[in-house]
Order: sequence, then structure tokens, then C-alpha cells
Amino acid sequence: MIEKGITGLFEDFLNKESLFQEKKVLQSSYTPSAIVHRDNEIKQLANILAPALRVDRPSNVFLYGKTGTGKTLTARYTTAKILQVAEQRNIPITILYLNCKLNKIADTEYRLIAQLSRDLGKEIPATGLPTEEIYKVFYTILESKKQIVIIILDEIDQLVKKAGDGIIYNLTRVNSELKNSQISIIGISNDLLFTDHIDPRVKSSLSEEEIIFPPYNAIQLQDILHKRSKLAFKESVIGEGVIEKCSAYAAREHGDARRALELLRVAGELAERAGKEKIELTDIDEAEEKIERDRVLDIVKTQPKQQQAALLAIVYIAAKRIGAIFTGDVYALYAEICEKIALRPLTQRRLSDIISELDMLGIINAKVISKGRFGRTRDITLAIPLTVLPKIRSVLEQSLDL
DNA sequence: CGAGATTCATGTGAAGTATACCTTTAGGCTTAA
DNA sequence: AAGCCTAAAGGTATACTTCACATGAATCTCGTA
Repeated sequence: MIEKGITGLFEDFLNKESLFQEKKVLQSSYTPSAIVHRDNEIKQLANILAPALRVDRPSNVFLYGKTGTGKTLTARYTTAKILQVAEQRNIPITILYLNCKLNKIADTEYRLIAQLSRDLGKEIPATGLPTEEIYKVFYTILESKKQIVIIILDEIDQLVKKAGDGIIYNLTRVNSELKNSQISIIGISNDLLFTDHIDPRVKSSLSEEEIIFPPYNAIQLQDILHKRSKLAFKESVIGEGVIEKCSAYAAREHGDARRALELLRVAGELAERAGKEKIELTDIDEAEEKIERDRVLDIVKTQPKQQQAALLAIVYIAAKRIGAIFTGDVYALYAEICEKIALRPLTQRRLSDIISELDMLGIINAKVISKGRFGRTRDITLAIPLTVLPKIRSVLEQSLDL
């Protein structure tokens, strides 16, 4: 009976006309063949990188701008073009792209260099080797032939926040050790204040050149959405005002084009699943909620057990009473939870760090406050929409066997 | 009444510890001449 | 004798603990008006 139902479901699915023509156009990994409204930035970046074609080292560049303003896209697009030209003329240029934010890939000096070496085609164990040794390996690969290596470090602020600015300093100094090759760095950051917190020497060497990406305004966003949706969807599946609403949402979030595209894609998926023939305005609202829910759930699910237990403690407390939550309360409940599920409880010192980590992930807000006579602590609030809370709770409980 | 001193609860930094994993090396075993 | 496998030794990064000190405003204290 059930089996029949599922088979039927699949058949229905196949028979149903999809709203999409080419869904990947709306995915964030997609690089369009032409980028709109970023001509200036692309030109600037191209000018800065052009010396690479003469096998001179280009200046290090720093790209600033809020999320979804096309920084990554511009960097990837421009470097891809350079690479294309370089290949035709046989110019030795290598481009490395590394997103520092993706969990655990590059959040320490060791892991960063190891990952870069891996990208250059050399297997490096995850641990066990001296960092010095990894640098040597890295040097050797670079020196194996004369070349210009352009390293794109996306979300570099995350890296520096976690591992300090020494890494960048070392990286910029690598050039003086190299004879054949030269590297130059493209740093990408959404945090405009980021450079205020780093060593001035690092700052000056990293941002020999700077390009600032202004947010897209609503009209530009609409333009982008129109162009992409034409490729992505079949004709006339987009309802009245849908694009306008998407771009309005995104413009509210400081002109985040990535978000606008995601919104449109998810809205499309939802409409399709519901068997509609058109995307309607209500689908967008639903999509917005779903995106946020998925983002949070994804983070929560992939956290280590300890972090999950800590978060669960916070969730419990938040559900029980309104108002501020303090570190001490969290620790007490966290310890209880640990006991219940036979998890070795960590010290309060460590929990304090975990709370900071959760804060960095954007699941909670934790601000250090002083309560005067009553000591100082963190004022913790959940940064999760209330509608998702029960779901989070059950996910956590399930994952912790509670 | 107001300027310091005090106090609390925890933040935060530094140093030490446990664990997991890596490479190297030496010894023991197997194999083939 | 050469080749291969294994286990031990020596070393590292990372996550965590331990220890010690730093914080900062509400509250207390006490001299002064």
C-alpha cells in the first residue's frame, strides 16, 4: 500500500511539469557569463591583476563589502578570465580559492597551509606534522616551477578572528623566500571594520590595493533577478510582483543579491512541490522562513556533541523564562544534561569559549555585561526565530539521545 | 552627599595535559637467490 | 641478503583543563559639608 503510494509519488513527480528550466543558475556556486552592475570593480581588479600575465607579481588586493555584493563572484570571474588568457599564451598562473568560513577547513595556520598545498596537488595529513614542515612542503611545490600564484582568501576575517593575524603576515612574507614563484593574495571580507583590529604591518602588506563593493540597490537587484530568472525558469511561471518582492526583501538586507537569488530559488521549489504552475507572493514569505530554518538547522546538526548540549541548555532556559540568560545558569543546566546522557562535562572555562563560538555562528547573541555588584557575565539570547525553536529542540534531543 | 573602596560572577590569558595522529627507525620475519 | 611489515620512539596540532589574574558597575564605607 505504502509502496504503491511512493511509486505513484515518483511517477507524479516525473509527469509533473517542472517550473525550472535550469535550476543551477540560481545556485550560489553559479558564475554567470556576464556580470551586471559590477563593471567598475571587475575592471579595477583586472587592472591590478594584469601584471601577472607578464609574470610579475600583482599587488595584494583587499575586497570589502557586505555579503552578497558580488565580491566572491567578481574575484572568481576575473581570475577565471585571467587564467583563460594565461592558458592560451602558456603563461604559468595558478589560482587558488579558499573559503575560510567553511567549518574546519582553514581555521588555523596549519590547516590553511595544508589546504593550500592540497589544492596544489600534494596530500597533507590532517595533523601530526610540524607547521614548519608544512611550510617547507608548500615552498617546495611553489618553487617547483616559475609561476604566479594568486590566492583568494574568502571570508578572511573569520580566519583572522580565529587564528590571529600572524598567518597573513607569514603568507605575505613567503615571497621573500621564493625565487621562482611569487604569490599574491586577494582577501575578501564582509566586515568593514575588520582591518581596524589587525596589525598595521599586516594591514599595509595585505591591502596594497583595495576595492570597495557598494550594496546593490533595489533596481539593480531587480535587474539581476530578471536576467537570471529568465535562464532559470520556464516562461511565465513567475507571478506578478514576485521579482519585485524578492529584491525588496534583499534590499532591506543591505542589498544582498545572494539572498535574493536564494529566495527566488526556494520559492520556486516550494511552488513546484505544492503543484502550482506559478510562483506567487506567498511562496516568497514561505521561502524566507524556510531558508532561515534550514540555515540554523544545518548549523545545529553539524555541531559537535558538546556544543549541542550547551545549546540545548540555552534553549531549555529560554523556553522556561523570558529575560536574560547568564553563563552560570547555562553551565548548571548543561552539567545536568551531560550527566543524563553520560557525556563528560567540560569545565566552565571551556563552556565560556563554546558560548563564544555559538555566538560567532550566529545562533545566539552573547554580550558581556557587568551586573555591578553581582559580577559580570554574558547576557545570552537566542538568535533563532521562535517558529524554529521546537524543531531545533527536537533535533538536539534526538541527536543527543535524550 | 559623593569619592573611593569593595565585591561579585565570570571573562580572559597563559601554561600545562591528554589524545590522536604523523614520520622515522629498528627489529623481526619472509622470501628468493 | 634483500624486502617487507610491525611496533616503538619521537614529535606535532588541537581540544581541553588548571591556574591566576582582570573587569567593571552596583553597592558599601566613610569623611565631609
